[in-house]
Amino acid sequence: MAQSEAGGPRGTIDAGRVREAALTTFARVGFHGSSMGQVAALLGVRAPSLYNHMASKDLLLEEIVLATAEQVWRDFEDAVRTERTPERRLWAAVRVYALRHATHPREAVIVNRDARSLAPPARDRALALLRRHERGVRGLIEAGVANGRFGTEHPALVSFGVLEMCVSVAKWFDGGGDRSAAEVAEIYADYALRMAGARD
Amino acid sequence: MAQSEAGGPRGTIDAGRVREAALTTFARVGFHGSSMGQVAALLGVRAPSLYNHMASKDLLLEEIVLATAEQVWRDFEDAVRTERTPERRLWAAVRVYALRHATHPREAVIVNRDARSLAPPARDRALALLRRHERGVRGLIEAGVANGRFGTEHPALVSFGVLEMCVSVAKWFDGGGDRSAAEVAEIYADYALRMAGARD
DNA sequence: CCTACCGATCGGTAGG
DNA sequence: CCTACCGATCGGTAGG
Repeated sequence: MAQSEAGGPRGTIDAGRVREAALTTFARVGFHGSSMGQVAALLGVRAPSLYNHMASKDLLLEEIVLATAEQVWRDFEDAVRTERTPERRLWAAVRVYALRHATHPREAVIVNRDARSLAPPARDRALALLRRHERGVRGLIEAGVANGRFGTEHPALVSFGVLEMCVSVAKWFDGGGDRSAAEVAEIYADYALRMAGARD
Repeated sequence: MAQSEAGGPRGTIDAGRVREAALTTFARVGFHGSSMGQVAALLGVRAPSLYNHMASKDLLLEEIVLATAEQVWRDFEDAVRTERTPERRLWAAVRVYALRHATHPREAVIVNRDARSLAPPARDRALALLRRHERGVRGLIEAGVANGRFGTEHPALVSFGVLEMCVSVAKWFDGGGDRSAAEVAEIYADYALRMAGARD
């Protein structure tokens, strides 16, 4: 057929590959700017064929955003559980958050831009998870202030600024560059401590 | 023309009010997620009426994004011109950038989310201005490293992180809160110096 | 300012 | 997997 040339690899299509193509398309032009035809084109098929592997465009976004938001929260819990002081916990929490933006940039861009486009139940759950994450980070900063290790007078400004700083990684980090994702993540974790006014 | 007199229940509609309504709508649900009907509804009219005051939805976005990007660059130039050292210039440049995000949050959100949706000529110009701004900020950091005032080994990571940190202000700053836009902007300018490794 | 309407495009279904 | 097609919605125009 004449249309099998446009897309990517011709292998078997399944839910995972549809999700993969949606990640790329949604990240590039946004959820509302993407058509299912564009997603299908990445796989070398026509739009209706996608519906053998997924329920709806809305549900595709929902799965991407919720899975990502849940992973962000789990990463945070792991970082806090692994470390013992507010200072080390903040460093670990920011490191893992920045790292995720380097290793999963499409998911990060989509959550940031399109989470509010979800239908209310999923939207509420996603925003609650992200809010919980922000409050968790802020709580670590407040704990560090309480025990005298952090000097900041503005824990909320620090946490908002730190988290958004990590978002930048998803926009410019290139795995092929000369710095690894792990190195970038540690550098940004260091910045978080400086912003919190960590005393040496 | 002939219709601008009648004492209707609503004020007169002009290009400025259309732009104002578009700013609110685009910022809330994104350019591709907004319909001209939603913009019109904010003004209490029907969608076709808007076209007496504007050319197209695309041009509306173009004007918003280009005007904002140009102002960002002018603010930067003014900050650099006013100050004499890399350290003071960086502080002033970040302060004014953060301030703009506090005072013009809708424009900032739209530029961040939808600049890439512009048609190529306008898109190229907008992205060039923003890239120029980022390179300007990075240049100040490099200048401070060169004269020994900044200790960072990663000027690009600092500039990307600092600029994105300022973007956070557009998302949470509330003029009615207890901190003024100017105070928030100065706090974030301080963080920029810390991230750059300013020596005291 | 409005209603009526245009062509285009969208998400999704039917049926093979 | 495809083509054919559905109803809905969109940006924008015509005409008053």
